[in-house]
This record gives sequence, C-alpha cells and structure tokens, in this order.
Amino acid sequence: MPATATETNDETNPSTRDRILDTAELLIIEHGYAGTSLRAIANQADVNLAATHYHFGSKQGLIAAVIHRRMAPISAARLTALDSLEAGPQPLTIRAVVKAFLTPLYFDERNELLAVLPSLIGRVYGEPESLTKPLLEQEFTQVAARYINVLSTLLPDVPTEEVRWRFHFSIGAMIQLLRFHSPLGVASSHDQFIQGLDYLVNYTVAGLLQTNSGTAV
Amino acid sequence: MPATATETNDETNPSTRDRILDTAELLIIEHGYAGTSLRAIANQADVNLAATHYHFGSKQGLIAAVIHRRMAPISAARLTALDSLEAGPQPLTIRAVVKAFLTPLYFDERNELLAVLPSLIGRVYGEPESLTKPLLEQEFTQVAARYINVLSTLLPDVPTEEVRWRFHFSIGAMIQLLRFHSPLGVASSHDQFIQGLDYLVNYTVAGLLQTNSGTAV
DNA sequence: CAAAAATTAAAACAGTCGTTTGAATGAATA
DNA sequence: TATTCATTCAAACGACTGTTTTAATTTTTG
Repeated sequence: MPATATETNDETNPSTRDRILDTAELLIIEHGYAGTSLRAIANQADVNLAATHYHFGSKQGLIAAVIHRRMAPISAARLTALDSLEAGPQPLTIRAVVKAFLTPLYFDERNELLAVLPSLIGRVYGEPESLTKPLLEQEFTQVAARYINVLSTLLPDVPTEEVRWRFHFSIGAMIQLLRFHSPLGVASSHDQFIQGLDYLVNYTVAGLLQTNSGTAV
Repeated sequence: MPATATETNDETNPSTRDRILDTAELLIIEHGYAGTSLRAIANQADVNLAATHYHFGSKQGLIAAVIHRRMAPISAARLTALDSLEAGPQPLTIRAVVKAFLTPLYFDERNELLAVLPSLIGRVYGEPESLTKPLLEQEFTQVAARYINVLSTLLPDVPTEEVRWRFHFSIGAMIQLLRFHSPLGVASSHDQFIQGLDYLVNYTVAGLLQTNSGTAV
C-alpha cells in the first residue's frame, strides 16, 4: 500500500505518483474522463499500468486526486484573499471581490500565469454531474457561500437569492474563458487571453452590479 | 442502407430511428458521449444493436444526428427572430436581441417550455472540443456572427472585438443555466427555473451594456 | 401476386476497458 | 548484513467496446 498517498508528498520524489497525476491531467483536459484510459495514462507517463491502481486505488480515485491537487490551493487562496480584503483599510468593492475569486484560477502565489490549471477546471466542469458533483461540491460549496455572503453585503438592495443567481452566471462566464481561451473568430494568443481576463472582470462586475444608466434596455 | 437518413423523416414512422435518437439523447445528457455505449442505447430503446450502425453509420454519426436534430431548429429560429426584430417598427434593444438568442433554447414554436433540449446543449457544450467542434462550429458560427454584428451596431462605442468577448461571456452564463437549472443551494423547481431565465436576461444585458452608474466599481 | 428494396435480427470480430494477482525489485530499518 | 516494507513489473482476468457480417424479415414496388 502507498504511504497515505494524499498527504505524504515527499519533496525529493517527483516520480511515479506525480508523473501519473501530471499526464492524467493533460489527457483528461484533452479527451475527458471517460475518454481517457488508464493505459493511455500509464504509457504516456512511462509507468506500469498497475501503478495507477497502486497509488490511487481506482480510476475514480485518480481523477479525485487530480482535481483535489488543483482545487485545494485555489479554495484556500480564495478564502485568504477575501480575508485580507476584509481586514484591509479600503472599503470592499465588487470588483475586488471578483478579482479575489478569479485570480487564484489564473495565477499562482508568485503571480505567474498558470498553464494547465484553467483548462483542467474548465474541462472537469463540463463532465457529467454524476462524476463531478461529489468531487467539486464538497470543496466549492463553502467557498461559494462565503463569496455570496460578501456580495450580498455589497448589494444590500438585492435579495440574497438573486445574488446567488448572479454569482451563478458569473461562474458560467468564467468557465467560458477557462474552456475557450478566446471567443469564436478571435485568435487565441497569450496577450489575447490576458485581455480577455480583463474583459471578464468588467463583464461579471457589470452583471453582478446591474446598475444601468437609466436607458430603457 | 437507409434512405437518405437525415432528410426522409416520415411523419407516420416514429419508430426505430427516432427511438434511437431519443434515448441516445437522454443517455448522453446523463453520462456524456464517451460514457454512453451503443449497446446501452440499443437496449433502452428496444432496438437491435446493429440498427444504430444501419441508421447512423457510426457512433460519431449518431451523436452528429442527435445534435443536428436539435440545433438546426434553434439556429433557424434565432435567425428569423432577428429578422422580424429588424423588420419590426420598434427600435432594436439589447434586451430584445438577448431574448431572440435565448428563447429558442427554452421554448418551442408554440411557446411551450422545452424539456430535454437545454440539458442536451449544456452537456454537449461540455464535451471535449475534439468531438464537439466539428459538429457545433459549422452551424453556430454563422448565427453568432450575425448576432455580434447586431450587438455591435447597438454598442457603437465598443470595439467589435470587445463585443465579441462580451457575447462570449454571455454564452457562458447561458450554458450555466442550461447545465445547472439552479445555483448551488437553491432548490431546482420549475418556477425557480423560469425565474432564473429572467435573471439570466438581466445579467447578460447588464454585462453586454456595461454602463454602470458612475460609482467607482 | 411476385420481385426488389429496405429494415431488422443474431452472432461474432478484434480490441480495449478497469481491475487483480503474484512475483521481482528497490529502499529503509533493526 | 539480514529483514521488513514499499514499490514496480509482467501477465492475465472477465467484461465491455464499436463495428461487421450474414441471414431472416418486413415493406415497397412493378
């Protein structure tokens, strides 16, 4: 048996287990969960097939580890970002909250742009709920509740339930950028993506706030 | 060989071919494309396994037919809705354009709420691009281009590329409602869903327009 | 009614799937 | 050094995959 797989992550050993996780991640991004076989993972990771079961117990266990490895830091960063915002001197703004929620998806703690993570989250979000729900909901529900609470205080005139919906749609817009790095007909370059990130913030802020300038829309 | 399968759709024969399409649709919604086997479809449709290949040639051909059957009327309705809006007496509004784009997803020509269609579109959108792209892009690109053009005339001060992004995000918000009929923590009832549809229109209109009331957001 | 075409049926094809087994290694401990 | 433990390996398990083939059946046509 592996030594409490999820916890013991020896710095000195970037081998089998991590190699499986890395290539599983890439293949799942490209072909989805059901479309990715353990043999394909083992081959591309230069690892024996049985190693996947040895380290993760089952295919379900493997994808659970793949997701958890990426989601855990994101959830933590999202909460601490909100903490420091609330502790800070400036008054809270919706824009700041949106950025606090969004930034951990795209940048690591050294503010460097993340490569595969966004694609993974986008892909996993698209998987059938029966697979995804037990893996995502547990971690995500708490974070979402916290953000909805904060947004509600910033939108005192909007019923909480409607805030929940607006947040729901904002997640949809974010997922859209995670999955397709640029809209149809726009070349997908690095700079385009960064600009899209900016547009995404503006879009979700407007959607969350919804204070149109009186024109009959 | 089947008699030009896609075209010849005898009104009098709601049998094999349609039964395959119907149950394939339901199973794909629940388990995704790769997660649905032709045998599972054949069994649940009370149809011989070989019938799937006889009528659709291959599994790819089957999902192509499943998607096309639903998307074709949507694309057509979206275009004619825009036509009659432009021919109408009233000036175009973003809200009207959004509704023209959104309504065919949820209501048929008799204004009755569609059941499985939204879930199918949401699910297919989540599939790996390698499968989805050739099936969706062909039909959708033209419709999207038309809508982006109209939106651009309604937003003369916004660069077309940014309009494209805003439309991109709007699609994401729509997909979110297609996939999850209610946000986390909100009970998913019929009435909730209808209300969510209203909120979705408001949200996307605000995101497309982005004329916030001067407050430093 | 007879001939032709379209459709359905049963069975097998060659692979691939996730999972398990048991022996061969490697590293750590005593 | 000897021994225990963790890890890797090759091989096979039964079940399931999309697809093809061949024959039986139904439906349409002349």
